[in-house]
Amino acid sequence: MSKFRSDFLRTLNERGFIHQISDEQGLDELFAKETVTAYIGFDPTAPSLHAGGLIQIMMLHWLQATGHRPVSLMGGGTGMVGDPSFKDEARQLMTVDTIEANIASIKRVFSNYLNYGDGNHGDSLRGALMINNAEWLRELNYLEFLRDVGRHFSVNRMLSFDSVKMRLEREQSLSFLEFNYMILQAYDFVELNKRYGVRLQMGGSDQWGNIVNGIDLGHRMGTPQLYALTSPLLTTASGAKMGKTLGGAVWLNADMLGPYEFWQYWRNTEDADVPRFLKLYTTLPMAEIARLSSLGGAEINEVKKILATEVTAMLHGRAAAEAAAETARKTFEEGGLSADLPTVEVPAGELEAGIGVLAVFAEKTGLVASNGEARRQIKGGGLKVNDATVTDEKAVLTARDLTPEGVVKLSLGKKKHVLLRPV
RNA sequence: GGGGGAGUGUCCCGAGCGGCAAAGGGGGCGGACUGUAAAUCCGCUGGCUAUGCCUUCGUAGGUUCGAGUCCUACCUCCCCCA
Repeated sequence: MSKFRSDFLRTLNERGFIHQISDEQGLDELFAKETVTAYIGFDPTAPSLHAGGLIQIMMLHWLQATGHRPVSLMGGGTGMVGDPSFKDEARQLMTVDTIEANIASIKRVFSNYLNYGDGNHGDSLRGALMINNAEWLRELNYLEFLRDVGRHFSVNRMLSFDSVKMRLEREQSLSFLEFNYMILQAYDFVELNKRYGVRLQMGGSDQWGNIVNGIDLGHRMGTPQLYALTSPLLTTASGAKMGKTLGGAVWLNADMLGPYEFWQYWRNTEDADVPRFLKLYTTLPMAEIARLSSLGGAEINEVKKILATEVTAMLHGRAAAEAAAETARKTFEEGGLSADLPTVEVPAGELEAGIGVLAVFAEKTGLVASNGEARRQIKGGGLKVNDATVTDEKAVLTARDLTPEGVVKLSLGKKKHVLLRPV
């Protein structure tokens, strides 16, 4: 029933990664015939990618798993400009230092999903590549670039793209700097083809315009036929943007979001999203996913745990994933406490002297943003100490509140728990 | 260069006759119901050493007992004319 011959496209298709392809047949044939090098660009706007970017990483993963060569392109050059696509205002400009630091930090995640072969620049056809477009973009000569590349672009046409229309229609300014972003991205595609034989660029559906621009530029500059493949825009079943929850973004870097919290994010998936997420974010065989997806009712909770553990295992390793699952089991199913919950340390003397509840929740653990917020949560019955609801905002915690394990368990709502440990 | 319009609670949108901690949404957080789900209902959604004090409506001044609201200059953006 699959319309694709190549392993790669068939896999992507059945797992729901495909939103749009520029030339389905041509690309399918290419994949069936030879080892293809394809890339996805990542902008270094933060020190870590978040869950929203995971789908792109998974596409690269499958690319390699089906025998092709993935390239992750870091936007060290384009990051200096900022992609205006579908944004309603300009981003803050980042300094070169910030960009470089972000790239260094983002890079750490990729090796969990891709095999880079021998060196950091594994040039074997099997090894994934990590490339920074600053390599060629930063040394461009403006006039030469305008004459060689700029002449191929029609402003009339660029203005017609949906990605910039929103800006224009909302009467927000679109600076010339940002307007150039799509030209640089198009140029990247062509440059990657020349340097590494890249034939395909993938990305989120919001990147379609930018990618197609690269294909056009390739035509004009004499590259072989290039291709575009985009993934659907990620929202949860109830329409929320992917990758944000429980107070903040779902970062992939462990130093920004621990495995336990990452696991929790997936555990809390909405019922309606479970089958889709299993296909997109795990590497479980399709038959197994079909079986899991047929479960309903209470059983779906077990499936969610499998989902959470699988996704976490890919990112943080199997051991960390299972530890997270175990921590969750103890915390939620036994109502007990696990030493692996996120922990905050306080000097033992301070606890001896007594710490006000407000200070504990707001300043020590940061579970709530301010004393005022803590007060409100107490009124609403949202704060707990050792599973007992806090009713008095003047209450003081002392060494007597320590559990037999030598900690104090602090909770906000039913899901967020932090341990306070004297040292 | 000339003329007209806009900037509001630092998540977003958005009302706001000179008495305003500032309507209403969305989002977020908490509670109830559940299955750590969704839907629904309820509460909260500037800070603090708290019956009071402080900081907020593009920026800086001014008028006034009192300014988001009036005046001046500046900044940013949009539209029309050149």
